[in-house]
Amino acid sequence: MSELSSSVETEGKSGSMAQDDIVYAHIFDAILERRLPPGTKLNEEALGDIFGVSRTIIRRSLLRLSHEQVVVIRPNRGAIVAAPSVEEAKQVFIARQALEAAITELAVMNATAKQISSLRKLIVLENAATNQGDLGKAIRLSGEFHLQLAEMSANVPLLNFQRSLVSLTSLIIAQYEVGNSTPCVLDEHSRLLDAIEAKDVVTACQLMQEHLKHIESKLNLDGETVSSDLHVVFSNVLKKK
Amino acid sequence: MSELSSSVETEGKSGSMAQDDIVYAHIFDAILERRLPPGTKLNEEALGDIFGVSRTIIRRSLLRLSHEQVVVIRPNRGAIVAAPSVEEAKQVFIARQALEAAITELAVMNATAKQISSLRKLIVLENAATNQGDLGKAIRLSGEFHLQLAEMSANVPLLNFQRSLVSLTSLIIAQYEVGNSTPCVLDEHSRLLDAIEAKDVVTACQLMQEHLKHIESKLNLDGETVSSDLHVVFSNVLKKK
DNA sequence: CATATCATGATGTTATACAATCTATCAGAG
DNA sequence: CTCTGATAGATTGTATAACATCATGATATG
Repeated sequence: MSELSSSVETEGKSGSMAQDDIVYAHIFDAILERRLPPGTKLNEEALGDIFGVSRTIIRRSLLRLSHEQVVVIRPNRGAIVAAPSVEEAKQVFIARQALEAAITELAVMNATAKQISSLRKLIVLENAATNQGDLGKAIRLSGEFHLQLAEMSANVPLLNFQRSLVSLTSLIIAQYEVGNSTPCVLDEHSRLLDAIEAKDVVTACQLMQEHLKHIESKLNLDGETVSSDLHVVFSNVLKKK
Repeated sequence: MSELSSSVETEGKSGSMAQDDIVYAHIFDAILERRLPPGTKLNEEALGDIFGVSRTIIRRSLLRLSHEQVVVIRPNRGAIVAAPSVEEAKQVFIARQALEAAITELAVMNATAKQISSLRKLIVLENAATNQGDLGKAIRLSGEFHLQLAEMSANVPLLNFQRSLVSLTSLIIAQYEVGNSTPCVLDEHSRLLDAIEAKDVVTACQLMQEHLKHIESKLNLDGETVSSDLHVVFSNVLKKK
């Protein structure tokens, strides 16, 4: 439970993580790995007990998560894990297309050898997770790839936005993935990185665009635009009856 | 003090603004209109007294502002109004170029007559503020223009990012504007809106790009890239000696 | 004059309390 | 038996007090 949900401890730079950030990271990871599925109620007191902190800290973490749209806070009714609607999902992909294009371009210009090597290692981990059938971990690592790409852009605002969009994408994939999603994504990341290393902007941007389109196409975002969120959110809970 | 800093009350939709949001909006407006210049310390207890709320609320508002990068919270040292460095300023403009391009494209596709008419009125207000020499108000209204443009894009994530970037841009202008900034921006907004109304994507995107370049060119972002943040922050205070 | 020490003030966090609101249970009406 | 409404319990929103921690500025010391 500790080495697997690694992004919590792999926060890098010294041990300067306040308990604040620790709680945030744990909840965040749990959401991205779908241990907390979309729609899950996040009780403040319960979380406080679990992490051994007061409601104050929990509340701050939830607020931060809600700023990133990963959690939705409903006045007087508490926080739940976000459950993006089909419409919202489409908007996220549109936003990502725009953002990733800019990021890719900047990454080609600014990428260092060290960063590229780090990304190659990440791809290996990602493939391993996929082959082991740990889809939750695979999704998170895939997101990590796009985040590190954003870091290469050397642009703080873009990195922040990317963080939010990547999180949302993970949630969306969790909700709308169709059955046996074979992540053919594998060598797409690899080829993209090749183009970036070769400083081939045009190819890189094109690969990124196709990559995103590919991810979106594997989802079921066309069907029941009619059904409200509830049906999607609780489809996994109401299988009985 | 009440009708001028209008965005606080002009929050639209019913009176569902918690005191939480009220405090947030007041601080936000004060920052964007430069009544709280970059670098200003934001004392929690003092703010609590001013707004008649507890530290709890103030803290939440500051946290939210810090998520939008408008305020910087330094651990154990409190919150200050953000004072973007030259490097950060450049990154903001790069991010805006990317984001506004996407927004403009979407706006051309989705703009309604009502929205365009609303924007025209906004331009009138903006010009009025400029002619009256109320630069703070002019900056805020100009930001409002770009925000409503983002609303026309009908894309929630992009709108959120835009909100953060517009705020930061206002701060940057406040910090780095050179002397007598004649906002030649005036008819640029107008012409941009014309292109959007005419559904001329190419022209609209081009105008937007030039517009942003124009704004950036009016700032002093070339000089002392060497100097740390402090020199920039207090350049207006230390003119003597 | 420089450095070390200490007092003051501000922040970070917890705990507690209570009003407002939501949720769920249950009884009674139809 | 189902639906409706009332009531009790749980949860959230806010305030307040308390305290540990850290930062800053003043004072004292070498």
